[in-house]
Amino acid sequence: MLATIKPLTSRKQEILEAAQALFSRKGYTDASMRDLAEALGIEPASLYSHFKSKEDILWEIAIRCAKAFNDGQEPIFSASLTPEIKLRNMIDRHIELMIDNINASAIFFREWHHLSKERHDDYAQMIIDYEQRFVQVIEEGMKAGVFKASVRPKFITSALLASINWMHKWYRPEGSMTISDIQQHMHLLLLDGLQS
Amino acid sequence: MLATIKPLTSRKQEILEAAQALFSRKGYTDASMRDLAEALGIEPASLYSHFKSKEDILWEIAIRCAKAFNDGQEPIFSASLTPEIKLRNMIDRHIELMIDNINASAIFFREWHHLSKERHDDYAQMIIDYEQRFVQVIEEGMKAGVFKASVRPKFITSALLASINWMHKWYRPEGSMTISDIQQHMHLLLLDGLQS
DNA sequence: TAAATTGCCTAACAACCGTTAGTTAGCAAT
DNA sequence: ATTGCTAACTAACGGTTGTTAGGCAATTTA
Repeated sequence: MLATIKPLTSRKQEILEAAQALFSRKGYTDASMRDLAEALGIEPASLYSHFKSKEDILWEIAIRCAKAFNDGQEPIFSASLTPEIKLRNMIDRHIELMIDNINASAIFFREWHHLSKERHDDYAQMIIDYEQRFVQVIEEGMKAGVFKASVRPKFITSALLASINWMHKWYRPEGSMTISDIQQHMHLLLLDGLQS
Repeated sequence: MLATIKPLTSRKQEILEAAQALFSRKGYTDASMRDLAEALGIEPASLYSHFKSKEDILWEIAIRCAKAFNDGQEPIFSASLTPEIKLRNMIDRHIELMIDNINASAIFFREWHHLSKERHDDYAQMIIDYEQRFVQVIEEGMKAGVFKASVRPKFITSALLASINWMHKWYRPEGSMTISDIQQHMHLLLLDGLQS
């Protein structure tokens, strides 16, 4: 062990990144192990030196992505902020994470029903927890009177996250909207309201 | 031809409905022709007495759904109404159509990339046209000053429809929200804004 | 230096896929 | 009575799928 830190299983990382791009583009089922191997320039069977199964690849992508979103959300949720600012920051962070991991996010939101029952259940719980923190902040805001009293926080959370998550369909890094543009527009639509 | 009107190819309709439920639940690729046949209590090969291919079934579902959405939108778009009311009505109609065809809608929004190139292009154009009418109404509203001047109509349309279309993931007819509840909440979030 | 591990390879298997060929029973119209 | 159509059937085809067995060269570890 010398000057350079060993890039822990960097090949594994390469496979995960290729798989993210492929699963995101074609969908989990339609992306075959042969497709993935070809994208990496190796034989299909070689993938099994790094992963036990195709589903394990999906699981690794999913769990990393779930962790990134949870870790990103946690400090904001735990901070001492008004519900209004907190929600705003949580939305901003969610958008940032979407953009940073646009391929993984597409999988994160569309492909997890391919996981085995047990993993599926674990995963669903993580998503419920993640969304529940939005629900909680909205409830706080309602009590504090900064959000309208007539809303159903769960409904709002679903609709709000659906808007943001749909980004994976149209966002392109080379497109005309910067992160900040997107964040501002989401605030405008989802918090301030479209009407002037 | 007697008292009863011949139920024009009613078997075909049965297959389409079973296919809608199946494709919606498992996704197009993961739902096999054998699955579909089993759901109908017939042999896989028998499906080919009614449809030339699996893709033809998807196409028929997709095109019917596209037609329903376009036909539903047209009279509202063409009516003499203020942009604000028009947008409100278009949202309401979209929600109604989602609920009336919740399975088909799921396919409508998720599965059309499985169509052949030519059909895919036709279909994409219909969706672009459908969305464009939202864009146009929002532009009118901006000019009239009833919507905020700083928005990008295309962005708003995407985010707005994403919110509504996500319904296919959580809506249950036996659930606690009526159509009217859903419509009101969408207005609140998307038009009036969450903040009080 | 010897041993073990890693990362790839070739070859193949069983399962499943959409689809076709060919047939048949039942029914309606000529 | 014959014809033709509809909607189903049985059987099977060629292709693709995820995966495994077994081997081999290079690298790392003891």
